Amino acid sequence: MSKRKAPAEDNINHDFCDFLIELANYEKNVNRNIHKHNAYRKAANTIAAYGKRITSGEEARKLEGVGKKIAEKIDEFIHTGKLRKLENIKHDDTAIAVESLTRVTGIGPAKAQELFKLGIKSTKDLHNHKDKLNHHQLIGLKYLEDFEKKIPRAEIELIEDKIRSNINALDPEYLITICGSYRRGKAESGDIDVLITHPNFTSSCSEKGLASNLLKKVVNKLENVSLITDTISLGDVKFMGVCKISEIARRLDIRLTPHDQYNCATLYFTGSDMFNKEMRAHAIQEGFTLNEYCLRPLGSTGIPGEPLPVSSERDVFDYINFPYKDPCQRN
DNA sequence: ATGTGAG
DNA sequence: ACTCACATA
Repeated sequence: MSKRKAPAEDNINHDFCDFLIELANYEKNVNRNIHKHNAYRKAANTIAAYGKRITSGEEARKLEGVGKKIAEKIDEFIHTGKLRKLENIKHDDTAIAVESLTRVTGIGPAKAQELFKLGIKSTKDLHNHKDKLNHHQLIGLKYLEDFEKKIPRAEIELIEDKIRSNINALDPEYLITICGSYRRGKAESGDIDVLITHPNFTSSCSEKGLASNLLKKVVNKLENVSLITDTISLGDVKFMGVCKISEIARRLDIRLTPHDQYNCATLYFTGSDMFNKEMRAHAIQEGFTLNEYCLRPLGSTGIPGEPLPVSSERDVFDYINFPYKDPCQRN
């Protein structure tokens, strides 16, 4: 924790980076130009890492990834406090349509473009063109408003009880953890992210390509008790779908992870994202590599060794000499 | 196989 | 950044 580069919060050129990121997203989502997208992001990153306040386009121009065009934009922003290009985008037909259509889960920038070309410009229009949507997108449209509502903690507690009792009735050897912001103690969450494992399912099983029906059995059970109302997708290890206990439908994800990788998985899926980044960076400092599956030592060559045995989240903190934080402290 | 999308 | 599930080719 000694030396570290400036995190976003104390980035002195914050405002420049913000508009560059906005332009980057516009290029990716509306113009579908990944190269321009990457160019804007690269510029934003080098500017964020630059220690001093930028006072002219000319000064910015010296930085890697900043060319003539971006330098001009920096000058315009310095002089007028805004960008005409960005203002225009706010009134741009395509941009508005893409923003509306991508509210539907399963519709990304590519599908939004396709729909726009057919004259479908908003989620409202979609109701007349359901034949253009796949199963995932139809569910997204059906529950559009519901999925944008936050889930109160008390409701997730009820859902957790129902999941636990039903899975337990199926087989008491399952382990169950609801991760995400709920586990971090938040008062409300965007969705419900459930991790399960079972002693019969280990990493050697999945390495050998041995499928397991452990997840499908769980999903089946939760459908039978009418907790799960829809399935978006269901594979051997990942379920994405919908559950309902109140009047409001909720996004529910369930993933089955190998028993020996369970603690690394709960650590990873509990987040927050910033906490994960910090922890993985610390792991590297200490000569380890950490991901959602395992913790491995890095040899002098930098090649990861065999996964270390992990029997709790705390083990991971201890190995990499990182002060333990309980889930509520990981925000 | 490749692209899309989600997380 | 990386992986899973899916829908196409």
